[in-house]
Amino acid sequence: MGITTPELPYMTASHAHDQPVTGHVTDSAARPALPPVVPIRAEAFKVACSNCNLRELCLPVGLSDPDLERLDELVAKRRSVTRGDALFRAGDSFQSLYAVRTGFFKTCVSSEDGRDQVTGFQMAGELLGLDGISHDRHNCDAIALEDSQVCVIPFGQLEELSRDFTPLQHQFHKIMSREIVRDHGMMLLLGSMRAEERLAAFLLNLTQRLQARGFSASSLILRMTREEIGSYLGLKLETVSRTFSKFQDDGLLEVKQRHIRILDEAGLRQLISSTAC
Amino acid sequence: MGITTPELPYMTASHAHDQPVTGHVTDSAARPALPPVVPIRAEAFKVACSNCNLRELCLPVGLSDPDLERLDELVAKRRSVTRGDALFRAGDSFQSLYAVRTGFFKTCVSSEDGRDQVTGFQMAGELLGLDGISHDRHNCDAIALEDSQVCVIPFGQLEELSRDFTPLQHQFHKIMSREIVRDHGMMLLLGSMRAEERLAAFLLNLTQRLQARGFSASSLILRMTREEIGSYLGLKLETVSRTFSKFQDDGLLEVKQRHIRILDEAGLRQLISSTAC
DNA sequence: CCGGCGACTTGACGTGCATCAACAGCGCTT
DNA sequence: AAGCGCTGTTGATGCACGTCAAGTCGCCGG
Repeated sequence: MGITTPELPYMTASHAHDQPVTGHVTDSAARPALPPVVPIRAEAFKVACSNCNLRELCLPVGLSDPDLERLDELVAKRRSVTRGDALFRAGDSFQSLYAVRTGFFKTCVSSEDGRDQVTGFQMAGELLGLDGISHDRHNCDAIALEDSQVCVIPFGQLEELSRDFTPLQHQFHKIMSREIVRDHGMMLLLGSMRAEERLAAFLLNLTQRLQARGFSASSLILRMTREEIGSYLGLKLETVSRTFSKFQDDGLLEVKQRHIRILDEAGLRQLISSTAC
Repeated sequence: MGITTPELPYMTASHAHDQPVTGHVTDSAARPALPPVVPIRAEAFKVACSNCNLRELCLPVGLSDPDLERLDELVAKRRSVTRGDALFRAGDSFQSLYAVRTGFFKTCVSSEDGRDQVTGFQMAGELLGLDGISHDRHNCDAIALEDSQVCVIPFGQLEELSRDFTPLQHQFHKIMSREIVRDHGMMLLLGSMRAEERLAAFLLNLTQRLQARGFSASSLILRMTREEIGSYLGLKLETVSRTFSKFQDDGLLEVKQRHIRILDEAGLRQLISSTAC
């Protein structure tokens, strides 16, 4: 049993490779009070992992300060993506991984017959593009849900650097593995949970990741529509909406459009573990 | 669009890293006629990738013959697992990856509240244990569904060797990425397909992998129970059973317990792509 | 050969979620 | 400020799949 964490695999998986939703133009009013990530003026700093305030959450996790400087040669470029635009699309040639610096993304795969599925939401510090390695082409779309900025990590160079830089190599392998673990958690969720359980797990996962970035654990702003949440959770948007309403009626949440306040976290957690039936 | 293959991501994902179900003791009668993997007497050969007949499907994919010999130093041990036993369990300390040599496995994750979910079925040539890298502990159970044999790949040594052996490094990254792509395909399946579509996709995926190992494309023996299929596909065993019966009534399959013959592959394929509604 | 057990099948019934549809709220544009 | 479109809410209805239950088949051990 050892490692099995006290949470669902689904939640366990993500707490380490996630990042903050930046307070952004669209609704900066609701920014939480905690003093986490200091707001960064766009190009104020040199592009460098060694002085990035996301280094505890991103690729550099676990690297010592001197080691860190070796990473700086790798991450030479940033790229801005405006809300609604794609960072990459399925079929694009794969050259680089991307680390979210600010903003928020969704990734989605689609089948030829037009079905599509949101496979994840990424916030600051999280890596995008891992699925592209397998066939040298991206396999999903990465769409910015708010104006965002990413660090460009040329994959060839990452492989090269990680060849003579063991801690980086190991860290990178862990990140890929973590994504696999996360995906298995999602399969568990999609394969065996009911709507309420799915939404509860989703919310707890989100707040946990936000909290790791210094935001409030109880109040958040959803960056995505009900439909995107539904796609992610294998539900229809009406069901997502109804379930939000039910949670509100039950006193678990306060829901005002995309503003969510968690009133009873323990209640949500209980919803997941006690299969109720 | 470029890369999007003509198949569902779900199926696309797996055709490259899969391997043959060995004709094994339990029901050797039904072994297909094609001359694929020559039956290997257990310890007849030196343990070595360079003369392994799975090298086209396993870790060594794409390595040249001389390169291959470098792998031999890595894979020093084999391990046998009898049907029903675990190769590893969630919580076990993670030391090695395993490549299936003969036999058939399932992997399953479980949550504290007792739910569990089959996350994959692995046949010869496929790697087990990738999820263990993230936390130095295995995150799922790997159970042999028939008497099996695996090659033990000490992970520390794999990382070491891949440091000064670029093609291996790259190949390993591709394998991990492929697993991620496969998982995203499963999320699509679990999130948006109906029972018939799920089962059709499952069968097509299985036969494709078997075919890559030299087995018949139209006739197969299931190594797992209806319940395990159901868990994998997010369905109850009764639904799996009913759907098999329906496919038989519709002339798509011939089903005799675990013996399946595919009568109309195109029909199955069509079932998946034409959302019917 | 018989009894027992696990895997599978099939039917009857219930329900969780999808579907269809109407409408309200908010933000954008003009 | 008016008008439009997108997002979200809520109700009525239907269906796919789950649940419960009975029964069959094949396998194993005695």
